[in-house]
Amino acid sequence: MNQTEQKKYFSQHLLEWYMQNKRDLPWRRHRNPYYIWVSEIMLQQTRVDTVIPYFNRFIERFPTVEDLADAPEQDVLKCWEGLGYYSRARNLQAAAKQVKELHGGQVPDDKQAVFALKGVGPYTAGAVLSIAFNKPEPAVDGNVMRVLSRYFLIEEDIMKGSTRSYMEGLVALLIPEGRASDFSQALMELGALVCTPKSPHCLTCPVMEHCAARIEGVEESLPIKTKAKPPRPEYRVVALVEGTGEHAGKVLIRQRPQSGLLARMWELPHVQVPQTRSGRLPDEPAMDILAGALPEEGVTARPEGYMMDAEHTFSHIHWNLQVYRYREASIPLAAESREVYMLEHERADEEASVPQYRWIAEEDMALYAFPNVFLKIIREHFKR
DNA sequence: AAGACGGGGAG
DNA sequence: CTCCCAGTCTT
Repeated sequence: MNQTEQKKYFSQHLLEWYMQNKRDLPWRRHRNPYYIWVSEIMLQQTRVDTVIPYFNRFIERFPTVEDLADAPEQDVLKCWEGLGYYSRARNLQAAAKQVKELHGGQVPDDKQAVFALKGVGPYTAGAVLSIAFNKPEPAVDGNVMRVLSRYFLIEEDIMKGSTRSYMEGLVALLIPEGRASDFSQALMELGALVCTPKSPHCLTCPVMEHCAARIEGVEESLPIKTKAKPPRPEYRVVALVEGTGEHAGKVLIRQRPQSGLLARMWELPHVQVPQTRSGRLPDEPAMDILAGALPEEGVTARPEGYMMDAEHTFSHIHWNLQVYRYREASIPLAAESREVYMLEHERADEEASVPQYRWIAEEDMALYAFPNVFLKIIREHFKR
């Protein structure tokens, strides 16, 4: 069998397999470009099973591009809470505004326009164009690179941009005439269900007969991929401040900065502390450092004692959190004067802006988007 | 080209 | 526990 025959065999058998085995997924029930687009953004670095409930809630809350464009950003972040990579949500809404303003609310179907949308790179552009509009554009994600690297025994590092470009050229040759939508999905479906990263299910694979890696017995060692650096540890001391007086029963939260890690999400006040030789900072100095930092949040508070430890791993940082209970000791006048100041000076775009903070009751948690690690701590508090 | 950017699942 | 997953934006 020559190269051309190997390719034809692959496309035909893969497509037949897909038509028999495709999963019933919420975004596959209609060919709505907005649904396809939202699902593809959510599916970046995220498994299908995780995405499904988020997708359903998101579409229920923002049924159209225009609903998304017009929503408060905090509502969008709240819908994304727990999904991670929150710039995806912020970029998706920014892109919805682009689609509303520039394209009358219709997701564009030409390459330049789709690629120009915020948060849409080569993969997502290809996915939207092929899946939603049946255009013969390659959509090369990790699944596709794994499948192709095995079937064609490609030993280039898939972390290199040049490898992805090569794969795009290959996929373009494989797309059957008029079947771009099904073929794009078939390729990724095979990677997700059969040609899995570890112990691939070769015996049920529709193209195993001519899979070069299986024939050579090297399917488990492909694709070739450079390993990521381990996350660097950071130690942080966190305050769970319980309010008194008019804030009785409430907890102090603050909003993160406009950009960077977890941008514009809400969290408990905390400070980074130097790593000691033993790792953990002892409780007394930890509580004191934090008590000294809290006045900058506009409150004075008395330390009450240790509450819990928590850990959270990002792709590049590992947070070790020591959480302490505090009790509000005075009315935060600084807070009110700061709000007046903010109102008087329309300084929304000032970079060194003072963090927003707020007292919230348990039921107010529905109004603010928190990273999972703080959600866990705050729920633990209100459970008490 | 390299680093920033979350969170969950499998073994 | 450890290992694995891997798109886009920024620098």
